[in-house]
Amino acid sequence: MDESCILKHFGSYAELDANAEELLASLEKGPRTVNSETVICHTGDPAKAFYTVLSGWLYSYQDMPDGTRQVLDIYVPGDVIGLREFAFSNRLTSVIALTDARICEFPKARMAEVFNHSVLLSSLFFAIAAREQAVLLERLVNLGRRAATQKLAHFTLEILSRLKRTNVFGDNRFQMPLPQHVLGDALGLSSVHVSRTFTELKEEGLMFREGSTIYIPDYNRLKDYAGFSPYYLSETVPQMNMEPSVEAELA
Amino acid sequence: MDESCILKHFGSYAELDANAEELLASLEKGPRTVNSETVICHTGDPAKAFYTVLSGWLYSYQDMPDGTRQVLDIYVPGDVIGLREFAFSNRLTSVIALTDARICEFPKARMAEVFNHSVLLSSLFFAIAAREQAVLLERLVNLGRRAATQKLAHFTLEILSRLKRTNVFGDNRFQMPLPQHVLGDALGLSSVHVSRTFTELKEEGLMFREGSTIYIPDYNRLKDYAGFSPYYLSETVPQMNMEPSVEAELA
DNA sequence: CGCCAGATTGAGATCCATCAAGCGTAGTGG
DNA sequence: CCACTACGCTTGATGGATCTCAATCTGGCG
Repeated sequence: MDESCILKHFGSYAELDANAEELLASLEKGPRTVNSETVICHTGDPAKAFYTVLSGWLYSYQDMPDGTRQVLDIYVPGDVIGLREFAFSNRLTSVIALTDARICEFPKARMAEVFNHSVLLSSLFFAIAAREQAVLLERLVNLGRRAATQKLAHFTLEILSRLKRTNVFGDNRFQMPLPQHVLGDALGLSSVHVSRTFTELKEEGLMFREGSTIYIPDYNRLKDYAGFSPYYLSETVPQMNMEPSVEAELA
Repeated sequence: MDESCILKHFGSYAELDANAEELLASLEKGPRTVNSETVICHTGDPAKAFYTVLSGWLYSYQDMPDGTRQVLDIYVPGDVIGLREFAFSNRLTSVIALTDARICEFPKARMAEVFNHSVLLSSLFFAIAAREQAVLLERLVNLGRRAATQKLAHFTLEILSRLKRTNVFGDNRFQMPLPQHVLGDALGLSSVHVSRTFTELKEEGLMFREGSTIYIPDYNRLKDYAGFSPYYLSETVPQMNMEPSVEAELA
C-alpha cells in the first residue's frame, strides 16, 4: 500500500522514466474514500473524468430493461476506471463499489497532457486499453462458448491473474469478495446456478470456496479444465522508437 | 470507393487536419486482395502489423478446444484490424475473410509516428480503441443477458449502424453476408437455432431475410424489441487542448 | 434474540443444443 | 443440358443445461 498501485500497474508493462512517473503520480492526487455499495457514476451521466483505484474492489454494470443486469468489469487496485469513455461524453456503464475503496478522480482533459508530453505514456495508455480489450474478448468467449462450471473457473482464474499483477500470493488461496448474484450477473447465470456451480466444482475437487476466500488445490488442473491461458493478460508494450529522429521517416 | 474508407471512418469522429490526413493516407498504401475464406492470420502468429479494410468483410474468431469457435469481431470497410494487438507480440485471434476483400497492411511500429507527430491522431486512435471497447461491452450484454431473438436483432442493428458510418442506405434494406453458422458463432448459438430465430423474427414481422439481404420494416420497433441504443456507436472525440501551451499546465 | 441478506436445495418449466432427415441452390463434370 | 455433388438452410424430435419459483438454512449484526 506504500507504493502507488498505478505505478506498479503501469510499471509492469514497461520501464517508466521520470517524466512518466511524475505524470502518473499526479493522477493519484487527492484520493477519496467511498463506501461499499456506493454508486460512483450512473449510465448516462456526463463522463468528465477517469478514476484510478488505490484500494478496494469496484465493478461496472449495465441495467437491462427487464430488471436484470450485466456486470462488465471488475476493478481492483491499480486499475483505471473509464478509459473507454474517453471517446464518449456520457457514461456507458454504471460503476459501484463492491467493498470500501479509495479512488482518485482525474479529468479526461488531462489525457491531452499525456499525448503531448509522453510518447511512452501514450503507448502505455494505449496498451492498457488494448489489454482491456483482450480481457473483454476472453470474457466474450467465456459467455458465448463455455458451460457454467468453466465460466466460473475461468473467471476466477482471470481475477487471480490480475491480482497477481500488484500482489504476490504464496499459496493458491485468495480473497474474491463478490457475492454470488454479482458473479451471476457477470457470467450470465442466475445466482442460484452460481451456487450449484460452486458445489459442482467443489465435488470435482477443482476449486473451493469459504465465504469470499477461494482455494485452488491444483492450479494447472483448473487451468486446463477452464481452458484458461493467461497470455492475454501478460502482454508488454512493444519497443518503439521514441526518438525525435522518427520525424525524418515521415515521407 | 473513390474516397478512402479510413479517411471517412476517422473523419466521422473529428475534423482531420492535413497532417493527420497525410499520415492516414500513408496507412493505405499497397492494398492487397484476399479471397473469401482466406485466413489472414492465426491465433499465436507474430503480430507485427495492423490492417485497414478497403473493401469486403472479414471477421476475427477464436477456436475452442472442443471444436466450437467464438466469433469476436466483424470488420467492414473503414475498420482497422488488430488494434488490440498493439500490446501483444502474438495474435490473440485469427482473422478470416468473409468475402473477397482488399486490405492494407501497416507495421505496428508506425504507431510511433502517430504518437510522435499527431496528437489529434493519437486521440483518434485512442477513441477508436475506446469505441471498439464499447462495442465489445454491448456484445457482452448481448451474450450474457438477452434471448436468442433479441441477440440476433441487436447484432443486426449494430452491423447496420456501423455500415451507416461509411455508407448511406435509402431504405432499411442492406446486405449482411454472414452465413448462419458464423452468426451462431458470434452470438453463442447453434446454427440451427439461428435459423429458427430468423423465422421467429419473420413471424413477428420484425425483420426479414432473403439470402444475405436484410429488410427491417419498422426500425424503431426492432430497436425497442432488441434493446438497441446506438449511443455506444455514435461517439465523438473530446475537444482537447492540443496547443503546446498545455505544457505550462504540467506542475 | 430476532432480523435480514445471502446461500443452499428441490421441483418444475423453458430455452436452446444435438442429432437426423429433407430441401434448395450453385457449381461441376460428363 | 442434365446428373451429381456439396453446402447451407430448414424442420422435427429428443435431451440437457439452466432458469424460475419457493422453501429452508446460515451467518452477521442491531
